Amino acid sequence: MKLSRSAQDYLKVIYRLSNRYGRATTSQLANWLEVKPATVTGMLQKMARAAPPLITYQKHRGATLTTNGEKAALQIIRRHRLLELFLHEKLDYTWDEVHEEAERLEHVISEKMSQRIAIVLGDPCRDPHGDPIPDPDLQLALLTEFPLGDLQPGQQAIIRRVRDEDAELLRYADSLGLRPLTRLTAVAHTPIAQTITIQLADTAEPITIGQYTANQVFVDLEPNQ
Amino acid sequence: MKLSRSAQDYLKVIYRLSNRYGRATTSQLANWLEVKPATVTGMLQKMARAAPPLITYQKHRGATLTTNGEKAALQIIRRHRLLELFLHEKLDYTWDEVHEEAERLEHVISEKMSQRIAIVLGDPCRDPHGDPIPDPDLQLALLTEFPLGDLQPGQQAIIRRVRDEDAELLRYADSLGLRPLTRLTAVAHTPIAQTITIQLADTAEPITIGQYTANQVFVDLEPNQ
DNA sequence: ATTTTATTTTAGGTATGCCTAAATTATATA
DNA sequence: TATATAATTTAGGCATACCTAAAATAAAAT
Ligand SMILES: [Mn+2]
Ligand SMILES: [Mn+2]
Ligand SMILES: [Mn+2]
Ligand SMILES: [Mn+2]
Repeated sequence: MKLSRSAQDYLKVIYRLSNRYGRATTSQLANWLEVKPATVTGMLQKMARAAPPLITYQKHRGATLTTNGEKAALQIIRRHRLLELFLHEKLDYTWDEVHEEAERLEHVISEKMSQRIAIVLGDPCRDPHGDPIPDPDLQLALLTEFPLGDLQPGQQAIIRRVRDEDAELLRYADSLGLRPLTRLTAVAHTPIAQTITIQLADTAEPITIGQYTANQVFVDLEPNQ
Repeated sequence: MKLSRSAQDYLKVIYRLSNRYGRATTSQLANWLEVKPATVTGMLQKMARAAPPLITYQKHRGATLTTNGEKAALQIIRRHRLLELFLHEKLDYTWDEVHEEAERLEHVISEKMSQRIAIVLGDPCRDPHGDPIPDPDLQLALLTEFPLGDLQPGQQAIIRRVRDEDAELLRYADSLGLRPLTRLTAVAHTPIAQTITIQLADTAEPITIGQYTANQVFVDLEPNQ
């Protein structure tokens, strides 16, 4: 069951889309993988016909992962996130640089290397953006965080995660101090401007951020002390 | 001038063979690359036709590198050896494990990653087997070492390099203490048995090794003190 | 100088993973 | 419900990098 680089990338995207929407459609996959829909159809057909099948696929209805496919997807996700953290911790990559490099390395490192990386990192639970790293048995911790934008004024929270899909956003968030483990208090919503004002724990002045940013940052509620 | 993984591997082998024999023949390449001669012919034709050409190739006469090809070869060699040392130093790989992993990673890491690795390793000159690492400008230090088997009884030497092509040999050499920077004195040749007896600096008893091993270990003469 | 043998090349094929253009199917709109 | 639009699939190609079998060439042996 050696999977090609392409198949591995398809699995990762199907995993994410089917978690979010129940299944992954041809055009969604084409978008995320940056290939044409016709290419996706061909690959889905092959992955569904593989032995053992990696996905269930119905014409015009999209794909979901089989148990095998999900296991393979989680293994790549584990490698990807371990690599991101490794690059950040050991090779001084910034959090907006790690994804691109990990995206290539994830298909090429051995199981041994993945284990060694986990060891030198001390069996980490989260990558540099706060995304959870599946444990060695590929179990994913349940997450409780929700978008910063849903905080009500007065609520205190701790940042757990920042969406990693947009390197520009990561640089912006970092410049504001919006990083995992940062504590903050919601100050006010301004619906007309679609902004939210927050007070970071270690910062003098409150800052105001737009809705887009607020929805890319995920927090856990902290009890008001 | 983005080179495929295969082309990169061809360049590395052509580099080595043309250094050793002046040129690389089709069947030598087929052996080292573990593909059929017909496949090599096809690839050599393509690499010679590339713009800019990576090799000069004459039917039935084999290939040599162009300046461009040599530069590309040295870049991959640098990456390979940096990776080997990195795996050894930072991820606890033994010297017989590093090659296989580096062989895949060398085609995939970015120039940035290669630079970062060089930095955390302190701009190293040799890989774990003692092979020289081309400097950032791809210059290779001139080597003075010669096979241990050529030592004359009484001569003192320091091990610089052990051939890395045979993982089994590496484990054997390591078990004997034959590693770069080990000091030793030649004790005796036994031509009938095709062996050489040597005394390692840090070891009580002299050891006797066969000719094959002695020719895989390279040393520099040390002045008798 | 032939002839035999070994090496190398050519010719024709396979698998992957991508593409475009055309055909089909599903969905939305009137 | 018919029709327009959007999504998806099929059909036919291309590039890469392999393969085998047959043909051509070079090298070695007589
Ligand atoms: Mn990522
Ligand atoms: Mn990837
Ligand atoms: Mn090596
Ligand atoms: Mn390689």
